[in-house]
Amino acid sequence: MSEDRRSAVLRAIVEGYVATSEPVGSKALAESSALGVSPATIRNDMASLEEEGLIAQPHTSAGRVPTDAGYRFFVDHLAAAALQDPHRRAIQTFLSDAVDLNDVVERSVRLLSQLTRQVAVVQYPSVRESAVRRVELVRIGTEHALVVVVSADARVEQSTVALGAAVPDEEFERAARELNEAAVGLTPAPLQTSLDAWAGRHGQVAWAAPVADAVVAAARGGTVEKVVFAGAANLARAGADFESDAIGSVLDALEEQVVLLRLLHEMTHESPDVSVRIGAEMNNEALARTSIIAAGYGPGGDATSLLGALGPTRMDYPGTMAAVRAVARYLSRVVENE
Amino acid sequence: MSEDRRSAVLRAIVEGYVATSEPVGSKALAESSALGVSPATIRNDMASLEEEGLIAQPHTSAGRVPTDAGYRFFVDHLAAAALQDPHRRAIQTFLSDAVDLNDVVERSVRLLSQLTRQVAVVQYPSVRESAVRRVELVRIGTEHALVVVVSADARVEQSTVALGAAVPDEEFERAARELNEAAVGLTPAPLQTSLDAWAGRHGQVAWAAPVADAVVAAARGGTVEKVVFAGAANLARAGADFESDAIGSVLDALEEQVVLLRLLHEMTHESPDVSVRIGAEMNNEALARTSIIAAGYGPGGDATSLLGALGPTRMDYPGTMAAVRAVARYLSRVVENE
DNA sequence: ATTAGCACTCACGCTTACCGAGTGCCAGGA
DNA sequence: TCCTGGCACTCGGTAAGCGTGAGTGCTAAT
Repeated sequence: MSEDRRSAVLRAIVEGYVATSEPVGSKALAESSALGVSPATIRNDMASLEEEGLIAQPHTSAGRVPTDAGYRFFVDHLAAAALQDPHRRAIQTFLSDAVDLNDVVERSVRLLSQLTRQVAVVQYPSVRESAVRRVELVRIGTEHALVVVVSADARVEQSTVALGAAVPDEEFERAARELNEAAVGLTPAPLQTSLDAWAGRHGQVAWAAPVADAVVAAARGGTVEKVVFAGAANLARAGADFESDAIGSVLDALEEQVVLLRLLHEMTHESPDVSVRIGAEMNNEALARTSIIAAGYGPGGDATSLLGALGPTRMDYPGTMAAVRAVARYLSRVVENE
Repeated sequence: MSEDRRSAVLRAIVEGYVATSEPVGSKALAESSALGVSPATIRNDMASLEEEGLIAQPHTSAGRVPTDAGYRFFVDHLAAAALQDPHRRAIQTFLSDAVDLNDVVERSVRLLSQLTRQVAVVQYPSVRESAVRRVELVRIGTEHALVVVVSADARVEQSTVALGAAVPDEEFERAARELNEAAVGLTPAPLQTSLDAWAGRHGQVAWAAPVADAVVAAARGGTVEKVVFAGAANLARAGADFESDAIGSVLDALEEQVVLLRLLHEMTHESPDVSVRIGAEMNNEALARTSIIAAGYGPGGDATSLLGALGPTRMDYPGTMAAVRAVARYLSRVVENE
């Protein structure tokens, strides 16, 4: 019983099941796939594959279905697919004429969800460091201020800080002016010291420190991690793979950004390339019947942000992996040039 | 055959069907509701209600179910519900400690989706007019510029304009300085004329006009209308009301912001209070089995923006209407104070 | 190690039958 | 004129019975 034929059988089972969504039996497999052996032989192989926990049968007189472990083996050892050419072109045209950062992210999710026919997830790029171009302080009510930082690389970050007390107008204006003098043109590292000094000079006013912190944080990059998704409809269309109740749970998990972000983080730390979580590996009740394929992206080859595709465990792994990888690469390049 | 008893029967049918999701029959209705008449009488009333097209029976030997027209009558003449007290408190606590505009909107959708157990939709407030506080021009690449406008009421708007050609640095800087001089402190009306004049003085450079337009547009209010939604999971949970395929179409329609926005607009022009679209009234294939309840909100009582809840036609209209109305009112107040 | 043969299992689809909720209609009563 | 009790009728839903066929595991032969 040769090792590679067993692999071939597993591969055929995975591919067959993914394609038809029906358990695949020994006979059909012997005919369709070019293994050149009889059904009986395949049955023997199946028996050992089942013993190893890679496949299972839903009920006695049905064909075999891959288990989570089976998909895992498939992904680790058997999956390989080139990106389809029309897809490559689609990525080019879709992303090339995006202008603004929001636009890029927005287009990316949509694109990825269309390419994979899954739910696509894209985290906003946690931007690289760059110099401050202008800081704007705007009052909100009496005790809050809006801090707007425009950076040299055309980002606009805003955040709100509590002043702690009412601040006289002229004091506020003067602080804003001096803050600009102290901040403009600096990258985060010197900015930190410069603003610490500034806050020190304004030691008498309690709100100087929080404002300084806000400016530095804004210059450093995004304040909150945020992730957008698209293509939720694809989940519903996967119909047979979920009972309709389960779809609800999955959607809940998606709206609960926290879960997703934690998961994505864990994943990109595991592998520099695309990485895959299958079914139970999600460690999440609601997502136990789904898989996610994720990749990091970012300027200069360091994967600072994340994107991915999520769908039923019965998904086209090679194709999805190729699409995710391609979009991640292309997005890296776009982010770099911005 | 008294007119008001027939209404009572319709009301009972609607309420019963909404509660149980099963067609309601004459017998059950005679027992549960306090009409004090026999099943036979109710059957007569049902017959005329059916003739008027307000109710229908799914098949011969089943109870009755409201039609779209039936729900419409119910909503127009029979619905009345006070906001539940715990709900009122929830609104207070949920929205009161929001700080930032994004935060407010985000909290609102979540809140509304929880209160109504439907998909909640909230449009970003199209802000009122206010004076320009500062205009920032930032280059992107060689032929684009980012226009950032900070307004006196603490909004930050950004948009990108094409310059049409490479612009020398010093020309760019000078334009930015003069642009600020021409714009700062002005509300949109005078801003328009001031910037037209400015663009005129810079008539020789082709990009002055588009930049001026961008600034005015930014000062006028949001550039793009944007709507966020939450609680998509509630759709899936409504299970029996949709075949799982239809859920997909609805989700698609939701991600397609355009459809939703047009719909919401039409609605708030119809009525100053909450307004309701039921089933076929949506004029949209994908949403034919859903209803939406929407209300406008905005500062000073003028409903400049929209929010609503969308769910299956078989929904709790009075409760949802109350929740939508309450959130809209409260949100108006919050927006006003910002 | 592979294969052919064979007995066995069991989900699925089809038909049949039954039940009961719900109806429409009619005739009698307030 | 309006309401009610009675009655025959319809028909969806469920359960039971049955045949079919795909798929299996095992054994013996190659």
